[in-house]
Amino acid sequence: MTNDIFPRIAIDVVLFTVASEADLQTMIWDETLLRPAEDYRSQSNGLSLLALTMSAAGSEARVLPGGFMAPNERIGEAAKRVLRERIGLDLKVPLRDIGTFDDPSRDDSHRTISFSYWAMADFEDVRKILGGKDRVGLELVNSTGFMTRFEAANGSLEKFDGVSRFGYRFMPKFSPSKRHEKRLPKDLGGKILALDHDDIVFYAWRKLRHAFSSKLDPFNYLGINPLGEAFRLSDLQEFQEVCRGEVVQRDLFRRNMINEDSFIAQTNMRDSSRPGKPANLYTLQSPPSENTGE
Amino acid sequence: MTNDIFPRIAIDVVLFTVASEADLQTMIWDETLLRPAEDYRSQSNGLSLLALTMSAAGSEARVLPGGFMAPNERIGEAAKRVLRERIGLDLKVPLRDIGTFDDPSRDDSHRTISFSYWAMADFEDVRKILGGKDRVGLELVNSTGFMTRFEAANGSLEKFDGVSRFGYRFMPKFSPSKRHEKRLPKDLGGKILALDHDDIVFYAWRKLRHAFSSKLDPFNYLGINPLGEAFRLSDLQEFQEVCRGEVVQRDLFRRNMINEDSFIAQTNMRDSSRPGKPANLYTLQSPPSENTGE
DNA sequence: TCAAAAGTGTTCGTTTTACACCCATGT
DNA sequence: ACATGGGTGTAAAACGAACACTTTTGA
Repeated sequence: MTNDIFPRIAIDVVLFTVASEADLQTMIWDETLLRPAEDYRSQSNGLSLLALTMSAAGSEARVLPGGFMAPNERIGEAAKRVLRERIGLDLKVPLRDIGTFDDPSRDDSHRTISFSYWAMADFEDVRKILGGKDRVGLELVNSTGFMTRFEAANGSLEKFDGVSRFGYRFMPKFSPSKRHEKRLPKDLGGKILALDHDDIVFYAWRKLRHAFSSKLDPFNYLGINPLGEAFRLSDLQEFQEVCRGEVVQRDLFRRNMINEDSFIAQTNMRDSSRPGKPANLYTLQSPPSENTGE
Repeated sequence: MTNDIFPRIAIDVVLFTVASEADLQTMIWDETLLRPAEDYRSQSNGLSLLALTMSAAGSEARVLPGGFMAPNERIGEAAKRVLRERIGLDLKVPLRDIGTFDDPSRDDSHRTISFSYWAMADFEDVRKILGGKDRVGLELVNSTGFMTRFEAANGSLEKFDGVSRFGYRFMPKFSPSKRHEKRLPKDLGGKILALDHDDIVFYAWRKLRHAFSSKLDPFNYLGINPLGEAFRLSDLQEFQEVCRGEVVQRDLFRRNMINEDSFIAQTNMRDSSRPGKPANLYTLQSPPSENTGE
C-alpha cells in the first residue's frame, strides 16, 4: 500500500481566520508566528484576515497545511484528516472546494496534484493550535491597514475587484486589457509561500469573497458566527470589508443591510464600550448551519 | 503499474454544444442519438444546448465520457486524452474545471473520485463523432422550447436563477428557505444520467452560465465562435438565453449590448434571409483566444 | 466644549424594466 | 395589407453614490 506507484493526490487547506489588533496582541505570545513580522511590528493593521501556515519540512519556507490522500478515503474526509493530523484542529465548519492545482514546480519524480479546500475558523479555535514544532502561524492576507496602504500606493480601490496581499484583480474597465486581469504575488515579485501555495490562497480568498456578495447570510455559509450574539453594524462592515478587500461607504452599507429581507435583525441593546455615540446592536436572523453553496 | 492499489481518479467531461432545430434534423442521421427522443419527436425545441453522452459499458444507462487518470500525467492532459480516446475528439478549446465529485454511488470496492471538466465545442465538430459502438449522442440540457414549457408549468422564469433540464435554482427571494435552493433531477424524481453525472452536468452548466454573466466576450472565454463571422443580435440573444436558462427582453438585451465597451461591433452588412425587417449584422471585436477565467 | 463614531435626509445620476410605437421586408 | 421580426422613444422605478447634517456618548 505504497503511495509511490501512482500520481499523488495532495490535499492543501487554506484556513482563514479574522482577528483584531487587540486579539493578536493579547493572544499570541510568540510574535514570530505572525507574518510578515515587520507589518505587525511597525504599523497598525486594524482587523486582519489571516491564513494559517506552517514551516515546510526542514526548511525556512512557509506552506499551507497539507497531506496526501490515503487509500479508500473520501476526499472530504481526507481534508479534515489532514487538518486534524497536521495541525490538530478538529474543524466543525464545512470545508469548501477551491479547485485543483496541477503544480509543475514540485520537484520530485512524481506528478502531484493538489486538491485544495478552504474554510473560515474562529480565531478562538485557531490560536490554540499555533506554534509547536511545525511553527504553525498566521500569514496576513488582508487587513484594514493593508487596504489603506494599498490605496495610498495604488490609487482608489474602486479600480480593483478586491485587493489582498495575495493578489488582486483589476476591474475590467480599468484593466490594461479590458479583462479581469489579475496580479498575484509572483507577478509582483514578492512570493510569500512556497510551491504554488500563493495561488491557492488567492483563489481561496476569491471564493471567500463570494460569501459576502449576495444578500444571503455569509456566516450561515461559512458555518461560523465570528461576531458573537450581538454586534455593531460597523463591526459587520469592517469584517466584510476585510474579507472582500473592498470598502464601502458607511451610510450605503447601513442602508443596504437594513432592508426588507436582511439577514440581520436589530436588538434593543446598545453598546457604549467605544467612543462616540452608542451603537445599536444587531443579531443574525438565523443560526449558522450546514449549507451547500454553488 | 496497476490502478488497483490506490483510490482511482476518474476524469469526467461535460462537452456542451449548441444546435438549432435545423442542424439537428439535417445533420443527425440516427435520431436515437438525440435524447430525450420524445422531446425531439413531438415538440419544437428551437435552439438547443446539449451535452455529449455515451452508453455505459454493457448497459442501457447513459454517462458522460470519462476515464481514469494515468500515472505521471498532468490532469489537464488526462482530460484531453479521455476525450481523444473515448470519443475521438481532439479538442481545440480550453477545458475548464467543474469541481470534484466524491461519488458514493459507484459500487466497486474502490472509492472513486471524479475530477470533472467542461468545455463548449462547435456542433460541426461534435456531430462527426456521434454514433459508434458507444452510441455517442447528445442529451438535451436546455432549449428555447424547454424554457417555454418550463415557464408554462412553473410560472415566471424570474423566480429562478436559471433553469435547465438538469436542474435549477430558486432566486433567494422566491425560495422556500430564502436561500439559493436548488432542485436537481434526482430531487425531481427524474434522473437522467447514471451515477452522479446529473450533478456534474448541473454544476458544469452553472459554470457555463458565468461565461455570459459579465460584460466580457463569452466566446473569448469559451474559445469558440459558434455564431460565425457575422450574426444577428437576436442570434446572440437566443444563444445566450439557452446557455443561461434565462430570458431577457429584446430591447433591453439590445441596449445592453450596444454600449460603450461592448464585445461586439456593428458591420455594414444586413441579413434578409428570414422574415421581417432585415437585421444588422454584428461581429466579435476580438478573435477567440486562450483566456484564463477565475 | 470637543472629538469620535452612529445614524438620517436629501439629492443626483445611472441602470433596470416596462410598454408602446415605428420600420422594412416577403408574401 | 398584413404578418413578422428589427429597432427606437420615453418614462417610471429602483439603485448607487455622494454629501451634509444631526445625535449621543466619553473625555
